[in-house]
Amino acid sequence: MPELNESEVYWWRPLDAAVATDTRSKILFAAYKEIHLHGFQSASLNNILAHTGVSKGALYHYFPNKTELGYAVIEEVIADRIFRSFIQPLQQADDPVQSLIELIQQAGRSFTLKDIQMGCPLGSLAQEMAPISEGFRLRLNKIYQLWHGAIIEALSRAQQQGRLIPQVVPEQLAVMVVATLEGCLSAGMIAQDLTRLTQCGAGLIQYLQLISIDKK
Amino acid sequence: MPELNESEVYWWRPLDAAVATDTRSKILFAAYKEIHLHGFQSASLNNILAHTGVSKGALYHYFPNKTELGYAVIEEVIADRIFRSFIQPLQQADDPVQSLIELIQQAGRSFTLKDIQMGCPLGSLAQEMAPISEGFRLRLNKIYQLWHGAIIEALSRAQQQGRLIPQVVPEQLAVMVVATLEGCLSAGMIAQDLTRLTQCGAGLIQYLQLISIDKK
DNA sequence: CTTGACATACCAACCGGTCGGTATTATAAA
DNA sequence: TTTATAATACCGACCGGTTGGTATGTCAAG
Repeated sequence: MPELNESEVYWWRPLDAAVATDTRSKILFAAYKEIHLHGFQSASLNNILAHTGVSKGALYHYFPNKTELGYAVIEEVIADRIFRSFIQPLQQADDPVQSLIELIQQAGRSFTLKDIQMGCPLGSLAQEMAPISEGFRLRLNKIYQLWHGAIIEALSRAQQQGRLIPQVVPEQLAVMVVATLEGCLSAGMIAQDLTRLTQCGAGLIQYLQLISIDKK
Repeated sequence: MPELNESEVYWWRPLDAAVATDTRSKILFAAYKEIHLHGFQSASLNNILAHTGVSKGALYHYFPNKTELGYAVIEEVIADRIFRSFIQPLQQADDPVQSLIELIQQAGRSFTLKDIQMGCPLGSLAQEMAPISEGFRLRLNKIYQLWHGAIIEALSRAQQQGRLIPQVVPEQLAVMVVATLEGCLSAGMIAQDLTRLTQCGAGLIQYLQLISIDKK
């Protein structure tokens, strides 16, 4: 399956990947890339090793086995990305719904074709591993719960401020927003077309605007 | 990764699986199950063989290689399921939006915990293979385009009938509906909780009702 | 006597994981 | 300050098992 060249396509701000100098971090980020590209089950430890120049002994010095390496990727790399990109911005907002809309818009604008080519690291790993491994499912679910919680809190706040129609149930909408967001990214990835992504996002934004109340 | 017992969890009406008597069909359905459970890359041909009792020679008699077997699963099994479950019902409807809502509601009701444990066969395969194989991506995208087309047509019809507010753009909403639907199923799967699925579905239905016009 | 429908035996490549060994650094007693 | 001890951080050859794929053989139907 060598249709994709593994060159530096890589996505969504290099983040700490460049900063990572110690061996453990190097392994962790290489593992994150490999898992995101091939999925966990098909991720090859030898590939990770080859990309980092680290030896197998080093890998097994820091991680007892492949599964634990996968757990570490979830808890240390993926969780951090979701938190920084989608949770933290919501907590600081004073107009929650508007900033939720802007968050979606900004995501839609900043994405390039290459960015969406590989889909959401959280979503694809969840799709693959949740059905076959409780250990993975539990750890991935924890991230989703955090994400949902942040949106629920934001929507409730908006409702209290009178910026959101009272018929909306925050718990309900929050789950739907996350689901749609991931679905949109997935749709853009499959079509390999940014307009599909923005189309999808526009649909969600229209909904949010429909249920929000302009205060001015 | 032997956390899930592979016994007859299997999902969404056995469909033709029981009817399949000829060797090629047996291989095809076993491959579908194996791929849905482990993904394409980690799907083991030996596993498929073991489950069917078919020999390796037979498999390679009907399919030139693993990739072509995967293509056949998409085009013959998955496409058929999506068409029968989500496209055909929409084409025959005379109140398109209402029947779309009912389709979602009925899906939400008929699903059991076991059904959602494994997620959507189309979505998870797309997540895995679209980024790394054009052959897979193109074939999966074709199914999505068919699905989108059916919803677009239904929404346009509804708009002509005056049952849908004119502000909504059918192309936009169609992509979003599919994305949300898959996102909901995924959310339910990760939480392993049906209420998460119905929560998510309720959010979508609320939106659809908000933009539809009651004719009576 | 050919052809399609299998069955069996086998292959190299790769898999995750283990092992014995080593170079470097931290700790602490003399 | 020197020196013995011990823990840490690797290294890379090797293991049994599995992978997708192939080459050859059988055998009934036409």
